[in-house]
Amino acid sequence: MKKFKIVIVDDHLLFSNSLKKLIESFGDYEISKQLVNGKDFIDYIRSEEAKPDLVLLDVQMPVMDGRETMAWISDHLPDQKVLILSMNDDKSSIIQLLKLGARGYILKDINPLKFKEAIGKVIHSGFYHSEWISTIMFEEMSRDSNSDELLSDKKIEFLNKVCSDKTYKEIAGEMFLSPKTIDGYRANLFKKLNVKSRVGLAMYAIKSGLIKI
Amino acid sequence: MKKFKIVIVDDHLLFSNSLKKLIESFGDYEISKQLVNGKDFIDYIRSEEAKPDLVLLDVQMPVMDGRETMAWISDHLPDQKVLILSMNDDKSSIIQLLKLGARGYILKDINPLKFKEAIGKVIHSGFYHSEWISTIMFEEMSRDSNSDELLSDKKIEFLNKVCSDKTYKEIAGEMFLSPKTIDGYRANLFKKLNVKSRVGLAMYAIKSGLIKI
DNA sequence: TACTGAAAAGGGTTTTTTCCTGTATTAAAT
DNA sequence: ATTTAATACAGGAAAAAACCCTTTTCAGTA
Repeated sequence: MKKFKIVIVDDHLLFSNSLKKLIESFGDYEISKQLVNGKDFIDYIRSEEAKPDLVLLDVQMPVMDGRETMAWISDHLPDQKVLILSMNDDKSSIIQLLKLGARGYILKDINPLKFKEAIGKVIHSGFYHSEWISTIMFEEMSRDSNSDELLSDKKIEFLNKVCSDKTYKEIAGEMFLSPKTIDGYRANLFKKLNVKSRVGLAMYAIKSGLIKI
Repeated sequence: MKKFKIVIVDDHLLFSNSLKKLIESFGDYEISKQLVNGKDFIDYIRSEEAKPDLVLLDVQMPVMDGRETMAWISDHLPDQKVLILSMNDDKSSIIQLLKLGARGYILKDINPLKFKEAIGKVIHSGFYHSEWISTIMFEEMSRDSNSDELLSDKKIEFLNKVCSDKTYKEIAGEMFLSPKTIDGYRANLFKKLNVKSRVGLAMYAIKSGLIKI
């Protein structure tokens, strides 16, 4: 019987290789390739005619992270099944990736049995949603769908600079904008992300994985 | 031939279980127990007469993290061999744990062969220091040993509160100290950690693993 | 005992952040 | 064609953060 092909994209080699052992011990699957970031994954997938049955995608990675990679997959391989492997359970990050077409989102502290179930579900039924993911999706749906627009590139750039020693005036200079415009970004994000200070903003940016440190 | 006993302390069950498979594939070792935080580890080790040959200890964990756990081990089981498994390569975090008696410090993006070598070295030679760790230790030694005092509990508590929406006045209230004292902590830490703003402080605290988010 | 160093606190000032309320421009939606 | 929405920007003011420099207290120790 032919085994299902799985590709792992994760920069933590120890985790990636360990996970390979675990998955192989399940019996039905084989790890056809391991990559350390989205860039390598794209290079690999372009050079292969046989697509994997499942991609296990880490969120936090250097060079090209899970979100960017998922966006590329969504554009170029919309039918590719992808299961997100993440360390944090931040809502907006989850929503973002699911909107980009990820078939499931699991935390790294999941137990191996559940994990095996998740892989099977995605490969055979097309998706896997744990109870808490369903809850989060439901909450998201039943909200007054305003906060679901993702942040613009400029705001992401701003958020990155917020997480530093720079003053707003310096940030404005670097972004070729008026300090008053920057103040507008700030106020806008405070409201949208429900925080009351620059530190709160920085914490949100990090927790949500919107910016990498 | 009797196998060496290894205990894994890591809250990411998927990683922990995968790692178990990897280590068992090496042949010489067996995983005698897996725990998800320092608290559970202590409970376990107290109930066992046979100590493990090696403890693989994660740094970032809920309830009781790697630093706290290492401190306990240092007090109660000074001869216990511990290999730190971390995600970040922050200097002060490394120095801290090595001072507490950890026998090695490896990053989770290590490749499995190196990892196998590290385990072997710690069990048979008592320690494992990769080249870059040695470099860091050397730099640390050759510094004008002033900044090596670890931060006090009060300062750690303060750092935790810095990473929030709270104002310094509110922080002072929560810590039953005068805002002026808090201002002193702030100035002190700015100098010691070489930052110029509260955000910089928060970023440092997170990067170094001093506080968990 | 007198000295030293760290923690806690206060007075006062400057800079930065935060919060208002507005306006002009442009692009998209109705 | 007109409303709506997002972006870029301003003036002004209050709050918070950051930076001075000084004092008290207290524990360890030379």
